[in-house]
Amino acid sequence: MSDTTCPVEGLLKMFAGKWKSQIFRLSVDGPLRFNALLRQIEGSNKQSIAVALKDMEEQGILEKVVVTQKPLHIEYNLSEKGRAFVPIFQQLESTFF
Amino acid sequence: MSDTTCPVEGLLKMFAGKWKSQIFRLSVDGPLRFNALLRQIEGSNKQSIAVALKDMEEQGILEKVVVTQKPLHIEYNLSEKGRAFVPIFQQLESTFF
DNA sequence: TTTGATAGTCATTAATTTCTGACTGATTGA
DNA sequence: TCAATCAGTCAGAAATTAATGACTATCAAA
Repeated sequence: MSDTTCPVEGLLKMFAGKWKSQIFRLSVDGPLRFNALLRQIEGSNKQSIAVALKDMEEQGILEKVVVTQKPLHIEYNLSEKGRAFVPIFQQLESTFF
Repeated sequence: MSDTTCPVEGLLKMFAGKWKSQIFRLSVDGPLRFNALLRQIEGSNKQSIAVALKDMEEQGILEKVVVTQKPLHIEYNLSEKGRAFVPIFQQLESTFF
């Protein structure tokens, strides 16, 4: 859309959508897996979770890793950039909630 | 919806919608007026601005003031709570943008 | 070898959000 | 007194987002 590099707008765009904040919160506790997320986040669905994961990956919040070991699966890990949000959200929490 | 007092979810809910972040940013510079906003925020419309202002007022970010002087008009001012967001967004800006 | 799990995609439908245009009613300046 | 400005509301249409269900393809265990 427009150019304006507004931090509020930027943040809002990054975590926009119904499921991203929940996915983010879960990602802080450890790597995520697609089907596990689907079970953990009640009311969610494949399509939306898939889109949210792809978005967050493209924004560099999550990193998709194909684990080529043992049972061969895919993991989504919180990136450095993603981790940098944590203290800000903590400050937010202590200020408003 | 659910109970979970998640700061990300909370923030997102507070600034949800197409126009709230722009309204917020403008409110930092001084009091807002309905028709002026409509002109300043290009692409916006009465209905959406009215709803956004009402929401932000209910969330305690803005305060509606009827100025019973001279030309008699209505102002929306950034509240204490609203102002508390400013340093957080600044931190956000310096970290990510 | 059949079953179940993982990790998705795709097209369609449903739900939610936003926009448009018409209207209201008070105030103010010419 | 007439026109314009301000600050909205409301119903319906349009646009955007999210959900459903069917389908694909790989892997592993029984």
